[in-house]
Amino acid sequence: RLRKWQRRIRVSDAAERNLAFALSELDRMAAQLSLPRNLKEMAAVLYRKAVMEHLIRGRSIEGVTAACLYAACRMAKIPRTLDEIEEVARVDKKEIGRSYRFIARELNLRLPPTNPIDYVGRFADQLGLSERTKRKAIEILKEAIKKGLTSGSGPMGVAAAALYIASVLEGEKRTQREVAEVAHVTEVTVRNRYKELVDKLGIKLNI
Amino acid sequence: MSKVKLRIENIVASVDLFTSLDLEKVIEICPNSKYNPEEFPGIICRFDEPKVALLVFSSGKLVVTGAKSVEDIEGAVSKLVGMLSKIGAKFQRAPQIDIQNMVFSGDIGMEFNLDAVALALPNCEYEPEQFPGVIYRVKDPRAVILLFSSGKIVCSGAKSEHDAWEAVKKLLHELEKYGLTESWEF
DNA sequence: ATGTTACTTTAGAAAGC
DNA sequence: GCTTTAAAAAGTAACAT
Repeated sequence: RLRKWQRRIRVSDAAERNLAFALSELDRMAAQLSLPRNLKEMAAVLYRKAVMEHLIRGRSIEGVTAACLYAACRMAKIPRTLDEIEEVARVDKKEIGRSYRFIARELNLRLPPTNPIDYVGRFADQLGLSERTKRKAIEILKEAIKKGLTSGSGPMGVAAAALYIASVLEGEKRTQREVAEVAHVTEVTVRNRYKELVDKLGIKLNI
Repeated sequence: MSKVKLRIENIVASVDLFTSLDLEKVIEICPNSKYNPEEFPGIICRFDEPKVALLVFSSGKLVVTGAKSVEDIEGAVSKLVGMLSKIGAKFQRAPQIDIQNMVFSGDIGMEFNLDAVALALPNCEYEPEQFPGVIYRVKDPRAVILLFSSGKIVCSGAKSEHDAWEAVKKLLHELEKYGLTESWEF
């Protein structure tokens, strides 16, 4: 009847408005983070799946939207840290993390933890390091991961430490402070991780 | 072969004294207590012996935390009841004490590559960017175990030491099932 | 460059917003 | 959902020496 029609219209209206809002949020955040378009579309696909699976109930669109962007970055191997997502999101890190775990579980996204290697390219570019140094850092990281070192450590700190070591070994040294800054970790963390890598991998540095 | 150990770290219990309390009066007899109804509806009180923290509500219900044994909780409740009696509170029946949560720290005695653990173990969470341990949830008995690369663990949510052990054994059996360990001795 | 303190995670209850 | 309590694990952080 008429009432039913009006209700349907109202519901689809609200649903459309919410979807439009979510997509504009993804656009805004992706633009602020200078993320490629395919990445943004990947996040939009995730969001639509979340809507179809009724995962938005009791959760904010802002939170799910930020979580989808975070997940898409990890899937595309161009990870952003939760802090970076938080800077452009309208909800805090805690909420983004909760939404992320929820959609990851419900949509069966079995994303392995961020690989430190995925941060090498971006951090090295910001530090103006050569391809040779990037390769060296990746070589160090592969060895460390293979030996099961660094488990429990944050991937950004590990990536920063490997880049620091590689920059010294390849003769284009960056200071711990410079590396720490681009990796969004403290100098203390870079120092702790690099010392651990150096002695567990038996690397000799002449600083 | 390693020995798995568990140590009690904290016990949380809810208690019902079956008597309404006038918190304004209770405040005056509790030495180190804090009461700001604006931020929290209960009185926060600390005892040195036994060393626990109590949350006292006007309904006569309590929350006792920080205890290392059930005896500590019973002792703290008796102590509070004694203090309340001097202030004129009447008790018709014995307090009802329910253990709600027990937290244990422990050691499996072996190191783990958490990336391998997270890959093989179903239903576990591992986000080193946020927290250094693997979070493993056991359905029955209901408990959550945090597993670190050092082999140290934290088990919370269990209502008894027996349940905590059962939960830990389930995690160990899973680790064994997926070839992540060798053998143990309890 | 260290050292201290503090926050992240887990569970659970209480009464009220 | 939040607020308050306690306690451990290991990593990271903030601020002090």
